[in-house]
Amino acid sequence: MKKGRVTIHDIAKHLKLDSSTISRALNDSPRVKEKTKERIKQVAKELGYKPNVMAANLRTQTSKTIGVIVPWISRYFFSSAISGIEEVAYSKGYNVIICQSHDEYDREVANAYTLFANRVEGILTSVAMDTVKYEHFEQFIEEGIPMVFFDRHAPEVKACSVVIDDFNTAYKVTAHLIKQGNDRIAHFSGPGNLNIYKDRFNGYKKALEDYGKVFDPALVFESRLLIEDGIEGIKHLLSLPNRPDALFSSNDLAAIAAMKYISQHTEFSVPEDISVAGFSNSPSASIIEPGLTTVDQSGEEMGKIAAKRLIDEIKGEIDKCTNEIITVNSKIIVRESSVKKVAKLVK
Amino acid sequence: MKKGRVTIHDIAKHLKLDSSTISRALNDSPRVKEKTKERIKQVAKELGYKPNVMAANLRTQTSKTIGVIVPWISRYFFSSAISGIEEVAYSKGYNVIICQSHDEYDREVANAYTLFANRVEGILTSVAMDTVKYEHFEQFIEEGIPMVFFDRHAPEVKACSVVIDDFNTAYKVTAHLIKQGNDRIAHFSGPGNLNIYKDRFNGYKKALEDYGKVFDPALVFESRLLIEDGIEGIKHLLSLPNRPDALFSSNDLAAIAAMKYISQHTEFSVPEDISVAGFSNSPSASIIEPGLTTVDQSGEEMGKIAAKRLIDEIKGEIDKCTNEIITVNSKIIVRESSVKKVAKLVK
DNA sequence: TTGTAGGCGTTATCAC
DNA sequence: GTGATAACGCCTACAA
Repeated sequence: MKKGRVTIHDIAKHLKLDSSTISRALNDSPRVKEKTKERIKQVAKELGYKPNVMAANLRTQTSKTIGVIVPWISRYFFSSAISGIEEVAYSKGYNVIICQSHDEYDREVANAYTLFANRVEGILTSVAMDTVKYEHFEQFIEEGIPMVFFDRHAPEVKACSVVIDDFNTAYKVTAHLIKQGNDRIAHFSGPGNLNIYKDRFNGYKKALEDYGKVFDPALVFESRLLIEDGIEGIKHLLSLPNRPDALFSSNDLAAIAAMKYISQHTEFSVPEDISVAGFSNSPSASIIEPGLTTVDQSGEEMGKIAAKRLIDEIKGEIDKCTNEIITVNSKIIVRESSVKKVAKLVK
Repeated sequence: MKKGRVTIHDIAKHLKLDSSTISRALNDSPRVKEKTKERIKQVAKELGYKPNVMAANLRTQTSKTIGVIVPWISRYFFSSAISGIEEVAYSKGYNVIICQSHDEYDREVANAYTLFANRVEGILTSVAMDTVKYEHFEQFIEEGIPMVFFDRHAPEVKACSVVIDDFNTAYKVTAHLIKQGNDRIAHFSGPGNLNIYKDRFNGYKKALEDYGKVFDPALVFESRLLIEDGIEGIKHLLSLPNRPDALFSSNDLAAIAAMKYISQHTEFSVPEDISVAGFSNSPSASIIEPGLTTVDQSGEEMGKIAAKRLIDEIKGEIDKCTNEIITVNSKIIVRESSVKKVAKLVK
């Protein structure tokens, strides 16, 4: 079992120097002569030396690793967030360990344990749908390990969150649907324990009120927003005696499932009979016909901002905050699915 | 700086035992009395002890970590492969470090270096489009660190690969297009240095020959298969004096870009004027209208198989193989984009 | 500018 | 069954 077995001691023996000098040279310490540095680096290369970061980390009590817990890696929003996180982390010399909770509480707890055991220096999380208790996060706070939430946050935990303004964005989407002449706007909501869904719901409700529309609880369908939920939801809504003329879904997945169902199994058409808007701007939103009006919530940018913030906290350059909320800009993307008259789009 | 500071020594002091006993107990060694084990575990819990895996790994000369290098995390195929890898790895006690090469050679080399420095016990890779040299992989082979390629493999490297049968699959897709009555079938190919694209191209060509169709090099458009490449490619093909009546694209992204272009900027329609088939069964393939005929190449399953194989090699349960190729089943998904008569689909 | 010595938290190998 | 000791590879006071 020979695993990158060349150590600084081997280099030391080779040059009849001490391993501490080698260590210093390799770390570009000013305390070693340029000439020796060169010799050392030369020999290091010759022998094929590769540093053992585990050993270094153990010694320095760091791990240069940050942990990420997301519900699903393969959801576009999360994979692009991870992409952004990765980008920032590697550029600052941090590795990233990624776990997925599958939106299950138990898995999230297990993930947190794993990350803790690996002595990550910080945690980035978007919490699982099932999560209603937060002790597994508290352990990090207690140990002084920085945490930053992104998108799905947990206000109960004393940590910073990177989010978009869900309330206002939802308000604007709803207002847009109203301005298109819709009266009865339905809403697909997610689990109420997640703030983002609560906020979107509240924004939707407020817009209805402000524009003098009736808020009808029967038009709100709460689910986990999966494909099957979208189908079930739209079936239900269309079967109502007084069916809605528009739908605002809290994610694209359910919105698209509903649109597909409408076009394949009903006589209705989008947007003429029912306008649809989603949330998150997934790639499919621009592929489906008619194009889905949605909210661009750049996962990559949120990931980058969250990672940057986390690393600043790790380095102590920013105080670990208590419940600070960083709001990232979101943008409504209006496409054909919500524009009643087939006119030019407002970009 | 207090980071999970409770160590086995603290537990030892607490119980007036030696740390070695604690270590044994926590690892369920049979060499420690049941009763003491219980006491130790009890105290460990009380003190909030969390093992430091870094220290354990340094001592045991392992890392319980596997490295993954993929071109893009946010591509559906790769994110679902990662999901599968993660699943298997965590169930066997391994962590996963993920890097993305952005399809660039330099980044891939840097990723390999990082993973090496972190003493990963094995590597899973799908190589970058730009990669034509493989020394950065050889270092792992030389050090006896198992590698497994998936999808985009490098036959030059002595490692096992998990792939689908690209040649035959491409052959079948092309045959399907021919059977639908098409004569001039165009092909979007990827960079020739990647085997998967070479194989798909060869399968395409062979099918043309076997079915007595002329192979016209002018109908082959080689690119990196990005959205803009799909647009450029279809523009070019449709401008030919003798335009193709079908298109077989080596990925879905370019196929969908082409379809969108056709419907938005030309008089042609899919599949009547030009049939289209893609590759990989991305989520968008089932969203676009008409549905895109493509190849299901389960990323998740490939990831699982590759990870399982890698871990077996790490554990020494399987010999590190030399160029063995594991072929995973793929399945053609026929949708409307390739069926000339709007009849029932052949499933 | 370089060397010495000790330790990060574990586990493995001896003893007893 | 349990304890003492050394070592994994590296870093860092401190000394020279």
